[in-house]
Amino acid sequence: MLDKTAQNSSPNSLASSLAIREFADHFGVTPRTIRFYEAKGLLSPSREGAGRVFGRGDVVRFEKIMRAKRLGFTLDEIKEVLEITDGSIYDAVELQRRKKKFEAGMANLERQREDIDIVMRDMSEICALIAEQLSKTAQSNGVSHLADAYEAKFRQTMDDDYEMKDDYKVT
Amino acid sequence: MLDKTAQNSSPNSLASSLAIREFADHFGVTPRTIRFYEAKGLLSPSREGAGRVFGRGDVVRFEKIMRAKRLGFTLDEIKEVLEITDGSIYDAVELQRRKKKFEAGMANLERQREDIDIVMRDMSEICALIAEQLSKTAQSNGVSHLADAYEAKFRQTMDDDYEMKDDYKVT
DNA sequence: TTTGTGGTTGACGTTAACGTCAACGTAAGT
DNA sequence: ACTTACGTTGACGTTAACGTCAACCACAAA
Repeated sequence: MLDKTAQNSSPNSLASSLAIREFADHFGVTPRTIRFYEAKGLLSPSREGAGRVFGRGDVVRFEKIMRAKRLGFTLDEIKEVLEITDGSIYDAVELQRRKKKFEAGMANLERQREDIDIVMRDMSEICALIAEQLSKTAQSNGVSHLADAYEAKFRQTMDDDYEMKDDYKVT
Repeated sequence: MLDKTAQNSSPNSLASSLAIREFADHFGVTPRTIRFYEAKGLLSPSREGAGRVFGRGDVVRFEKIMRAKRLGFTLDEIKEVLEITDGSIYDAVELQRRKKKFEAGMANLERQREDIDIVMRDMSEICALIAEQLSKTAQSNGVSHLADAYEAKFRQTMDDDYEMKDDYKVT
């Protein structure tokens, strides 16, 4: 509805401003989600009468928001970050507080990366076992207990993981 | 309560079996959470009368569960995985279905890793800016708008990111 | 015997992040 | 003038993952 007939100045067929539906579709969410985020103070698109109009800045902003959300940050946490880069925080004490949270958050991301490595390995191994099982089943129709295969293959690994936890005290 | 006085066979002071409180504390969760997970079918500790008794297997299992949870998997998703390695799935069609989900999940983890890289960069940069701002404020008490600094430093980067999205179509 | 201490099972409350629905406005096409 | 498409603001419903609370049992120390 916005800039539909008008030629867009941008070389790529990218509208300079988007209606809520286009904006939402672009990110694979619903308009409801967008309104919700605005109500929360995470977005503040300009208005054209009652309607919302989303520009480049909103797109960039929402990309960051989605990225953080995929990593498990809550909307409130994301808001705290945005408030900083928006420059709405002037209190030094509050800035310190948020910096602490930043550092904690980054430490979490580091751990998360390790978690990903571990889970990826696990999953691909399990995936291989499934494939193996599937081919067997297809050939012989014999149910050769997948759990047993898993056990046999990973019992040692599991024990190793387990023993690495130094004496039950480490979280 | 379990094995409190008895000498443990394990060389490290690790109890071979744990009561629910010890088990929960070890993972930094509440007993309620543990019971909830059992009700969901994710854990099945042995019983001693009415009381739950958690062994090594339960610890290993719950470690995996927590790891997956930290990465954003839902309990139902985790359960689907555990059911496979438990060998409770015999249907080939169902196995195929779950293998698909596995592959999708792994692709997600890959993207998540990229997200982490990006967010980590963003956060450490913002963190540096906060530090800078804090030192300024401490010295001059002059409020030199953090948002401006952020804008100046990253406007170009943001635009680059934005243009990389090939023609608004890529999710 | 009372008083903890630590466990049990319901049952209901809570929070985040939306979904869904109703009632309404508005601008465009026929 | 009517319909269709798209937008708006409430208001209430929903789901996951627990928290909280009540009422109970079992065992050990004082």
